[in-house]
Amino acid sequence: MTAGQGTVTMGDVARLAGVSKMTVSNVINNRPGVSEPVRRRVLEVVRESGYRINVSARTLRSGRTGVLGLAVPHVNSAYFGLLAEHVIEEAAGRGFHIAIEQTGAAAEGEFEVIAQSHKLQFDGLILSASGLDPADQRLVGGGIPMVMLGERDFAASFDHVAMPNEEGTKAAAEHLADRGCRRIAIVTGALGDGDVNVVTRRHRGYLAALLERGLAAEPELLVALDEMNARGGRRAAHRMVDSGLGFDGAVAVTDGVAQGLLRGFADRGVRVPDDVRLIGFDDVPDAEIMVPSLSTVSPDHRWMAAKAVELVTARIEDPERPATEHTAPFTIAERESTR
Amino acid sequence: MTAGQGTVTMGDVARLAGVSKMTVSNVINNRPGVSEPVRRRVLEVVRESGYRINVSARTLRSGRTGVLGLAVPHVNSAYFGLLAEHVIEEAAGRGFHIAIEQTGAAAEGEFEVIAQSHKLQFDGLILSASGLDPADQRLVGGGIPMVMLGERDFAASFDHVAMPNEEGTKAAAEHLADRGCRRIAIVTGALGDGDVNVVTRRHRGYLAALLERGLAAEPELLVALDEMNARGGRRAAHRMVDSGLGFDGAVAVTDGVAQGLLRGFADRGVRVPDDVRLIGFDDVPDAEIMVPSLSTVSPDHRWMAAKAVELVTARIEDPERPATEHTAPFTIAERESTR
DNA sequence: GACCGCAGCTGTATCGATAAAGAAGCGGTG
DNA sequence: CACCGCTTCTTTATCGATACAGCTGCGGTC
Repeated sequence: MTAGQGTVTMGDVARLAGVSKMTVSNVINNRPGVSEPVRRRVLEVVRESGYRINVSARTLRSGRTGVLGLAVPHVNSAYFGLLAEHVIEEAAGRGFHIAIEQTGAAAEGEFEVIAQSHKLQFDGLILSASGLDPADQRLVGGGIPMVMLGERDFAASFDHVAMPNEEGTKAAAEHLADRGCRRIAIVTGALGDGDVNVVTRRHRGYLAALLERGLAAEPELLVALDEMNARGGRRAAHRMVDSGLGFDGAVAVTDGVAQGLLRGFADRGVRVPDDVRLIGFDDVPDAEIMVPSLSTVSPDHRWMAAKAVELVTARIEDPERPATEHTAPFTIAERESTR
Repeated sequence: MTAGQGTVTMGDVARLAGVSKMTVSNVINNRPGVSEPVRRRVLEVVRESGYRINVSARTLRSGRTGVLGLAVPHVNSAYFGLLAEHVIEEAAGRGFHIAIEQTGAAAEGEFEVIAQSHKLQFDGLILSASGLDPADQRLVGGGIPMVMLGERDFAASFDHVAMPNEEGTKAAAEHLADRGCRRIAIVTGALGDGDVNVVTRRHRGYLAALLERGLAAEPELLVALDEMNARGGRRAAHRMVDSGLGFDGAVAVTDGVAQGLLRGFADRGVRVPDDVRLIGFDDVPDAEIMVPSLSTVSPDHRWMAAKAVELVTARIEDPERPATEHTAPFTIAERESTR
């Protein structure tokens, strides 16, 4: 059978098996009230005829698709690739399919996905928000079960799985201090960036660590990125070295940025960890492979994925349940860059 | 309006606007034959009522969803992330949405996606196949417009956008020879791997280059990976050094493997490019950022994405058109690892 | 023997949109 | 004035599956 015409419908199966459509439906969906001989006969015909259920029709009637949307800033990013892989697995365990969408890390893109998620027939949406303003009215209009992933400050209105932004960065900076660093820089997005929440939270954790270790938080040690990725990190490293900024440790806001810093330091002959110790955030798979391998804050990605999927499915079941917030556990992965 | 009950249908809009459903449908779909005042009135009501079209109903009637599936081995992979980003853009330009699926780089996963693509309502499928046997009968049953991406040997039966596997690797090996390398290793998957076609094709290109440059193809210079990724590459590098294999250049089957080799050489104190020159294949974004930056075969990813999308859409329009095959253009990106 | 309960199956309306054919209004024409 | 062609809008019949009420046959009960 080729494509096109030859679509076998449930009615055809019913006719061929000598039963009603409803009986076929009951067999297909494993519902009780069908005798064994009839069930067998129907399944036989289904196989022979090559019948495949029409999902549009089913969805039109039942209202469920079994597809969850996962909206990430960029599919082309180690961190989100990793996350996606875990979410796909977790969702499969609960009988859901994941469709990945890209928002472009902009509030506009995120609203677009929310608005389109009904068009794409999602039963629920896991949104790895970055540009979103939690107060934006457009968030309310969605009317689709939704979980925020990796951001904070949505607690009141949405289910939310947060990264340990503050705690993680605090531990990272303390880790550097424990290795003997005294002038620790933080390389992060500028405020007003798309990733305001992540940026400010992580900065706050850094400050808390300095305070606790009795180190001064000098303003020039806050290095602002022009672009929050490896390219931006590389340029930042050049500026840090060229401007004569004295520092013996650096906390990077993400592993991607840290990778850029490594590259930028290499460009200028600054050795890691001999001259400068460096720590990142995320623990992407590459961190282990980089030269030198990258110490980093390692949130439990699987835990986050599992929690997110658990929360959406729970909300699909009961749209009225109160929103909850959860922060992922983390460890510090110590590697060559801080040894 | 919250979730749940308050679903506004096209009929409601029609009633509120004092026109028929069909007129609303015509307005929604920008079809001609609606006067300006009526059009405005309908759009007004659509806005006020918060009406959103029910895609299942539309799909049930029209048979089109506007969604293309993109099936890749792993979403958690720099190369496929990059590819996906381009495909998403190209598809958007033609009014299609992309849903990304993961096959797990196994033939089973790939069939699963093909089989499920009707369930997920894809109008067409772009399949980045790796484990698939082109002769497998199950391929025929799909009945969905499909394009193979990155593999070869499907010419007869499917539209196909190929990587310049043979040509690219040949150029890569020649590039090393031109830089003075005399004992060039190739690090690649074992035959019988999931990626047989890629592996054999790239190996063939390597052999052709050696032949052309009058270099001997010694068997021990073929290094087989136990895993075709960075981890496997790292282990391979260790073996290459520890076993006393003499070599002054290496062609890696992918950039991911090359990254692992870089790491593995660093572990053993082998310097790139001073002691060994290294070249990869794919030109993932990381290649520029690695330390040292990685020379690599750079296929035109945008071109591939554009071609793939063009081919599926063409096949959706005309399922009977003959299958065609296209090979992506490429350049050699020269960076530090071969300088 | 009339009646009940129940498992197993059927008939029909319905989900929300769209395609195709048909009606209504209107200026122009012989 | 009957008729035409055109635009604008309406009507009716689906698309394929599912929910629900209803029908049937049959063993059991008083």
